Amino acid sequence: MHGPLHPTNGEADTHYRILQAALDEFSHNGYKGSSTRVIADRAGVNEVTLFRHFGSKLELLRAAVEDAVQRLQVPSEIDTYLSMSFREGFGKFISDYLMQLSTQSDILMLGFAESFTHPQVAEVLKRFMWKIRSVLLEYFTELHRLGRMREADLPVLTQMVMALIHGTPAMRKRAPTEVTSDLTDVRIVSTLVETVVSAYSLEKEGS
Amino acid sequence: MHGPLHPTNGEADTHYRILQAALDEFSHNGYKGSSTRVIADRAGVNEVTLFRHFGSKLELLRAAVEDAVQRLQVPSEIDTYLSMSFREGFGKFISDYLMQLSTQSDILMLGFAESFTHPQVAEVLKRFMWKIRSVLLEYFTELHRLGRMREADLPVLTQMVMALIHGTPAMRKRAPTEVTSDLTDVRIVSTLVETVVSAYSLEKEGS
DNA sequence: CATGCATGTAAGTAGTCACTTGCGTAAGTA
DNA sequence: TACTTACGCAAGTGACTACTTACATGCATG
Repeated sequence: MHGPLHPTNGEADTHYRILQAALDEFSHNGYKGSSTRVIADRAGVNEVTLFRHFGSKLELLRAAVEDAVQRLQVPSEIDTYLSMSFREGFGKFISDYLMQLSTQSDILMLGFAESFTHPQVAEVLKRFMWKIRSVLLEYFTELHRLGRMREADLPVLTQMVMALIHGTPAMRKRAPTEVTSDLTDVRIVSTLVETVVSAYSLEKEGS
Repeated sequence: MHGPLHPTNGEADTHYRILQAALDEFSHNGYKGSSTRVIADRAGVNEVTLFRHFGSKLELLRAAVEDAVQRLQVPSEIDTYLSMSFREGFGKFISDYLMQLSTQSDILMLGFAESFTHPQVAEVLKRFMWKIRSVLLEYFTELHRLGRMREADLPVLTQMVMALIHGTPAMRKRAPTEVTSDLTDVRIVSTLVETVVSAYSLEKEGS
């Protein structure tokens, strides 16, 4: 109908530039707060071109979120983490995940905010979170099976860890300086790791 | 200028009804997504009356958020929590806090979402979170001073706990059934309590 | 050269938005 | 009765919105 295929032109990046501009605008001003006019301007493109590529504003949002999520690389090989100590492996998992989140935190927060009114966007994000959840749960399960971790309600623990990870960048955005003060994410992450390790590890300490 | 004082009429609840409707609309559809027309309708009031009371849509938002936050009661007497065991006291604190949050979670999530573009709204929320943070930090500090809690980076630990509490309802909203499955907030909270207690308590177990 | 394709330009449509103005009315107060 | 206050109603204003239509341009491939 309004094909995103431009095989003729070497300048196929028009599509991508619009996506990028949409991501920017949407994540800063929300869906209703962004106008196709401004998005097109920021992409250095005529507004008509935007509609030729995406058909509607809503479809543009969906495409932008999908594109962002697709660029996220979820840690999937738990062997890497299992080969380290509980502290090191878990810490690496968390920071790997958090780093992914922070690179795309704008669009994720947008998606979350809009997911209530736009289920199609919510669907994209749900898939992403489910993927991470299953990997983390598998990691915990394996640790426990190997006798390196105490008995615990692993699904709930997994959920808790994810809530914390998602709550961290959200809170930072919300209360930038005063509440967060100089507490960087790094310190929060290391505290989380220490807490979980101290509570559940069955490994003996000391390298 | 456009006074909210109606001393003459016993029906001073017009003001309140508009606030309530605004809260409803804003928290469901966001600021830009809500129209003064609909808000007035839901309040059973003419749109003109809305402007006579609040002057502008933005001022209405500010008033609604402020009103909601004002109704939140922050746990302030840490003695109650200190008189219990670590597990019981901390658990009570968390569930007290979470309960407050959940009663007003709609407006809080709205405020968070809009705080980026509306600093006046952000200010209101920042004050609320700062209050809770200081109480929790004081609770931890006192526990530690009493030798009932291990050495730890208490400000960061406080921050972590708050991030988790705020992340929990947010995640529930975002990924309703699938990711959350049947894991209620209650179970997550109790897992948080168990984890923190297990990691930091110096009290002996058993009643 | 001719065809097709991606884009630009100009103009317009139908709707919504926050917000205003002017006037009428009911009720309470002096 | 005279005045004030709170509200409803009708109408309108100017700006902005997503989205469309019609036409022109330049570039690449056949």
